[in-house]
Amino acid sequence: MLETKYDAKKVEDGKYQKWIEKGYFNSGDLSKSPYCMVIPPPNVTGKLHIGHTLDNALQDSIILYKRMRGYDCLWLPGMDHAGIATQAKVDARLKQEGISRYDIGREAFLQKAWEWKDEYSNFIRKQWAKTGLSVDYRKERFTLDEGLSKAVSKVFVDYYKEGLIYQGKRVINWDPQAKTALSNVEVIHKEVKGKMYYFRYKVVDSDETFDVATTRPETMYGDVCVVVHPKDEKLNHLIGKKCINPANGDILPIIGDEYIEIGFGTGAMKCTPAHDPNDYQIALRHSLDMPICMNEDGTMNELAGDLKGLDRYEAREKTVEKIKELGQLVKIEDIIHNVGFSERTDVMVEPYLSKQWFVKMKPLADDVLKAQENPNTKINFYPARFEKTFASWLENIEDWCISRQLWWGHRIPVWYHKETGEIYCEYNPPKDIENYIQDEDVLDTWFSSALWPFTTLGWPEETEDLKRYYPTNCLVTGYDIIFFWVARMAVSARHFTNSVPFKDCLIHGLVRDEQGRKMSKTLGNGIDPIDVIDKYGYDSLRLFLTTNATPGYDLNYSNEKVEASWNFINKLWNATRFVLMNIDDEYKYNEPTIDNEIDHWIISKLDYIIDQTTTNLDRYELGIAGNELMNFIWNDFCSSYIEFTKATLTSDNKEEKHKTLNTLIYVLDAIVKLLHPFIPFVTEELYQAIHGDKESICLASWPTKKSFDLTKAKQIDILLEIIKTTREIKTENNIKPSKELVLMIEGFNINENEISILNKMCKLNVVKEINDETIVRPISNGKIYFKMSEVVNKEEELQKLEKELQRLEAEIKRSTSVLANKGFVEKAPKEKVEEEKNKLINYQNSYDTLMKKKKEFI
RNA sequence: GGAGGCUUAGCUCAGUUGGGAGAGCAUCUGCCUUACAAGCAGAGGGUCACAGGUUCGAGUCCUGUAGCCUCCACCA
Repeated sequence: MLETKYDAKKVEDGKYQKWIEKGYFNSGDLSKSPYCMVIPPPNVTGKLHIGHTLDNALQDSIILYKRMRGYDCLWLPGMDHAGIATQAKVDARLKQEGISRYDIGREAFLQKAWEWKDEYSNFIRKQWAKTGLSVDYRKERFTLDEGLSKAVSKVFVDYYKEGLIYQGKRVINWDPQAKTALSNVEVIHKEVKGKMYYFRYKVVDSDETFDVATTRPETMYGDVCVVVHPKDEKLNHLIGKKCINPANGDILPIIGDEYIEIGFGTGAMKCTPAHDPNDYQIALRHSLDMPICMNEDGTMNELAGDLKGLDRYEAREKTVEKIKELGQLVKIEDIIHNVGFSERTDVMVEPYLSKQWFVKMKPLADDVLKAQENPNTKINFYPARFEKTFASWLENIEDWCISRQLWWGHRIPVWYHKETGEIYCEYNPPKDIENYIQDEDVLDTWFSSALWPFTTLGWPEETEDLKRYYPTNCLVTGYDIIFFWVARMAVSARHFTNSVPFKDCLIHGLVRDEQGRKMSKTLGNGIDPIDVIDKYGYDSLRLFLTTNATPGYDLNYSNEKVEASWNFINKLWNATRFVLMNIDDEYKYNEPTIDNEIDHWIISKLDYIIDQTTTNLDRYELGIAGNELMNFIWNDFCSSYIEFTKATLTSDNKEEKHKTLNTLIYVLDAIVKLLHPFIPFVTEELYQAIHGDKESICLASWPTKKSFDLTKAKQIDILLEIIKTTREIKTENNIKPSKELVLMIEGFNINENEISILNKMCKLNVVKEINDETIVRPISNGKIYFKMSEVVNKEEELQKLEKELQRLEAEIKRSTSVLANKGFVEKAPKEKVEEEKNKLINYQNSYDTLMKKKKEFI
């Protein structure tokens, strides 16, 4: 027998281990149709946050549902090596030991990184276990696996040979802390307070001066010229002359270039080709030098003269001071401007000229855009509006800087000949390797993630898994990584597998805190899923997440709502407990025969909810599905049906009682199965409690409809109307619920069982006739009468009658005018017109009934 | 500058193809009724931001306005 309260801890402990041992989540049943998802691989940098919990809960719900629908499901787990992030963590750990990675060298560092990976991947697996992920661990992959690494090399080499990867000197985004290049998407632009410095420049061999503004005076040591617009009438006479760089006294040419906007700022711009992408373009056009004035760590180099070695910010201050002393500081303005920060280290990104590897994205992106135009070759986003986001990024795509100056990652498969410098790019190292040096750099983490859906299935080998499960069916991820990941998967999948990587892509939002703020370390407002699980259990958290998240939108965490989810589970628990405690020794379950109105009623409601849940889950609308399901269970099943059954369950008629139990168990079984994708642990517990002889709900299949004739259920809706009306009357008139009222029914018949139900539900004594003054309440298809003296006094009742008559009059007027509208009668669907006609008849009947009563009173 | 989104009950938010607005929490009233007081029964509370339009009919579709949010790009 179940305990009186739902205890999540007792329910959840040990179940997952059993599921895994039994292999319920293993894929490979060839008799079924395949269904596949790959997990967005978490970084091996730390523990999972509540965003992962949401992402995983959605996926697990979908997979559990599909498994019950009879698919051979492969949910493939794995993790990401997370280049910069992990390397930073390992660096920090080494620092605690008082050493740096340079002290121990590349090989030893990688050894340490692998140790880190083993440690944290175990940690992540433990968290997965706590949240019951129904993944197939036999297929688990890691982005630095041998297989995936080979695939990465192949992709690089193939791209290179096709001319889609090239090496070039460019101004890229440089992270001075991680000391590596970044791609554009790894730069977060933030509005920050800053200063605009205006300096006075002297023209050589002239008394003339002009002003130049900059936000980054420290870059002046890398300036090569000053630029004005050729058509700028105020300044273009300076073109061809020279001026003096106030920071270091260098003589700089003044050139003309149309990049400058006339009238913007001072009209003259300093040009630092190695530290600004636009300046770089100007320098290219004018064949200018591109001197670099900073080191890799953001300190100044020898070009800065005596400022050499200073940090870029210190150098900025010092430079301004120096110019001020020269009397050439015009003014300093406080401004708010956008500055790029490294997504990983949060330090200000430095535009930096360096030699890097790039992927030529344009042709690749065009292939995807073309495929998106065809319904058969496109990725379907849920919600669909993300297709626009996705497409517009691909339309405006720039080349992807893929080389990273790190050690932890896939080493670039390029070797340089020691003497000739000739590039060797092949799947395998050159045979005479002693004559070559391998490129020091590794690839962007996202380069390997971009291949995840097919490399995890064995690509480039033509494996059975790849043939069977690819393209995958669905990918679930947050809108924040559409550019990082989704778009790049689409690109590489299109190019290398000529296919979508996944047919559907379900996008969710961020989990925010209760006030709707983004969770952040600095605010300390993060919700640790483990804390929530310890308090309420995973099922409650998961039910909250899956039924409160609307696709594509952010979700505010709410303790209250997690509690509400717990309450629901407790309700379900107790409903099951109620059913089970009514089972006696002689009872044995049989398929219900359903020969009465009450059973028809609940079965018809169940049929409807099976339909609704199924369609909504197919559309990834877990919230709608879950909420409808919960309402059905709480209201129809618990509040109505279970209460109805109490009449027969407490009677002495064993046969009737057992028949009722059959229906109860039948419905409960369906409910538990429908809920299984939402709350896997407790449904397993209840399923076994209900059946006793069944191995696991993991082997159960999705409920199907009975599809009975539903007209018989109508009677119960009327019964519910009577119950509700009676309760209203009692509450309104301060009559104790336990006091029995006398009721007369006119217009339809009810049977003995229903009479006893009415008595049970709201203490009613149904009689044939009342020989006393009565009040009347119209209900569908009839009227009910209460003995007035027991209920209310005449004056009050008259007032109520008056009010109700007014309301009905208004309704009749409205309904009549709708039906008099030719347009409505002719154009609206027949059912709607019919519905409106019925309404009018009901209103009219009620009106007549009440009017008659009123006359009696007066 | 470009794109997208939001505005619905006191609060947080749902509302699939257009056919008379819902949930959770909060509030008020009454209940230990043989599952559940973390519960039960009832009640109150919304010109669905505003203004137009399409339609027989608009929270839902279109246009505009206001406020807020997000993403992308970015000029020294």
